[in-house]
Amino acid sequence: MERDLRPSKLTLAAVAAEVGVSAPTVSKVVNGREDVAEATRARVLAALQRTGYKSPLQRKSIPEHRAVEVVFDSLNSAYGVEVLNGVMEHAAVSDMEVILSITGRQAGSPLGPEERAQRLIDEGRAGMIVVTSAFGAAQLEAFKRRQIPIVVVDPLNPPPADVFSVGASNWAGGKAAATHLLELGHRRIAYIGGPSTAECSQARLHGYMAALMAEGVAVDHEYVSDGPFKPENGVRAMKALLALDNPPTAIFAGSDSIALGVLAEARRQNVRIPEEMSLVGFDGTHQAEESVPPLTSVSQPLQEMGRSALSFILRQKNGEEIDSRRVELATHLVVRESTAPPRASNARAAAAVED
Amino acid sequence: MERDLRPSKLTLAAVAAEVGVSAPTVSKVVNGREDVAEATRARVLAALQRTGYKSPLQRKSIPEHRAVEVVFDSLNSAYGVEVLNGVMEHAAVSDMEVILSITGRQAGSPLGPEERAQRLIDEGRAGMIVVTSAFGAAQLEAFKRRQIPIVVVDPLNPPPADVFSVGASNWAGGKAAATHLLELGHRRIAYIGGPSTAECSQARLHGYMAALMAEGVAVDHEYVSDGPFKPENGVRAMKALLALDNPPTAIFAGSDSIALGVLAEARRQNVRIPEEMSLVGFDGTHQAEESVPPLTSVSQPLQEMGRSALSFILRQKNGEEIDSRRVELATHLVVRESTAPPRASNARAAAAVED
DNA sequence: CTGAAAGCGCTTACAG
DNA sequence: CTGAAAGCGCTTACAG
Repeated sequence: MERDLRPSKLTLAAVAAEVGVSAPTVSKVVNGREDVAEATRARVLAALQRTGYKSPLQRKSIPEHRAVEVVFDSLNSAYGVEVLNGVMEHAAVSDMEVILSITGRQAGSPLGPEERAQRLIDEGRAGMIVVTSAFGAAQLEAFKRRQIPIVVVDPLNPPPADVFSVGASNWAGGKAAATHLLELGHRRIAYIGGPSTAECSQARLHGYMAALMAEGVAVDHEYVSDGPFKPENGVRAMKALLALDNPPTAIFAGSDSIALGVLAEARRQNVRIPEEMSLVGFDGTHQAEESVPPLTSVSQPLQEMGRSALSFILRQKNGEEIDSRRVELATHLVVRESTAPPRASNARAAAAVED
Repeated sequence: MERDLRPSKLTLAAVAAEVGVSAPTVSKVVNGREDVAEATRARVLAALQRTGYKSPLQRKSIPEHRAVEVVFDSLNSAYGVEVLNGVMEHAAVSDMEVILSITGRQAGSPLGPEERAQRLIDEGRAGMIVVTSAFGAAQLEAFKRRQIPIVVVDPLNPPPADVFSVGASNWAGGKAAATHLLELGHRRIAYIGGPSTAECSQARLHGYMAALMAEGVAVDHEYVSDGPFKPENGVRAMKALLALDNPPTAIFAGSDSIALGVLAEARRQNVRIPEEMSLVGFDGTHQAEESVPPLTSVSQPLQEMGRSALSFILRQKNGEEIDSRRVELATHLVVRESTAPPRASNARAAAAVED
């Protein structure tokens, strides 16, 4: 009796035969087990993809990848809400549902990487958008092994090279902010950064430094500090800057919420903005627009970043060839009312320029 | 060898043993085959029910009713984000998932009431939390007919009597705000309300009026206006109030975002807050805390409202007897830096009068 | 209508 | 890291 070489039934064993491995090996790959050589895993994954094999569960399960999960550290930052808005907008267009998840808020037993990844599969998610630094390499690895499309938005720590990510041109933004202040005539410009370990904060700092250096302005280390992306950090840094013998005439804050802290401390010390101190923020959230005075800020296309993240997921899911694993969207400076030329009569500023 | 009568693994075979039939017979019942005697089927069904047997597929597929849908008009208000935070918190505790939905953003064909309700059932949602006024009686009716638990949060329009709702003590909050201003010595107190049709805004207005009347202060109609819960409304009203022959010395704004508009216009016209004008907001969002100056505001327990809404859903789902269809949580006044006694010689008001 | 027997497809445990 | 063998839980085919 002739053996049918192209099995009509697409079983796990059939895939195994096709690849030339045993059924258990394919089973391991399908279930994301770790004890499979990378080369073997790759060949099996290719065959699974090519044949379109679905486990009995996948064949029967109802939810057909119509939902993405979005994970945030918290929803207390305007930043996160804007990104979420972008995701929601694209979800509406592409008829997807959005499941919201906040890290550190899991019930009783916090899920480990493997469980979390497995749950995502079991519940038929199309993928996951990560807007948190709480996901380490182990977590990302578990997703990758199970072929769950995943996109990291503006990662605080650089993600593994093969993980998709969406960000903004932080370096160019930092440069634009400092250039704006230089063009207004400022020379003593401080930078209040976010966490020194955060890629985005580093890039902003270096953009700022590049602008100063291009103008031949030395970077004064007393003018540069870092800390969390929070108002308290702005308050702290502003206090320190105002206590200097030769305080700056302008401040570039690494985020709008840091800038808000600067604003509050300026008011407490009766330093008028922009008359006595210019201030530029970063992010371009609504907060910047609505503050008093409205904040000049480097706007990140946060909604666009959210949209791109979901679009990335959808393209991965559809098996599209994706040339670049990183999308970097443009930032642009929005000039509002918190920046002005340094006062001519600002004796200390004048002295500094004349040096 | 003794047979274990209480099998540790709840397999189909175990159920078969319990009933005293073979595994194939139970299999047939589970799969709805016809070739089973009615009496046998009944006994098997009873055992399935009693033991709670689930097929491997059922065990793995999405646990039914593990997700609630939350619907917002938009995510652009701090108000909505706070409520969402509360929902998320309770969801984590009760191991539910949250599906986020923004009205007016549905794909191509906007769903009608019936389709929307049916879809919710088809996708196995536990219920829906509505934080939008976009759901009319028809929509609520469609949900009710299908017995989908639904809760309306702080409805702008009073919902049908039999719909569950969660709100805050708006009247008491309005009274507290006005009383605070009266106690500081103000007598000319304006109210800038939200939409006149909104229940919550009306309640705040009447609380304000009650406080004034209790002190024997007449309500000046020139001092009362309404509009949307947006900064623009605050700007508009503030302009009008400052143009009066006898402007107020204090303003009670119907929401923090209205108050933010007042603040911006005050700054533009060089009216210092609180020195020349006291200002009280409503909502107690982060915006109020972070504004310059920090805003005295009537705080609503927005997170608590979110938590309560989900709790309501869960109780309905569990078939609990619920005595009250309305939960009203307490508001409380948080005094910050935007209120102060009126100046003994209110120079500016005097000047305005003298013009 | 019932169930012993065979079978199916996947997974597990473990020897190499 | 791999896969032969055993096992698991369910289903199918069919004799009675």
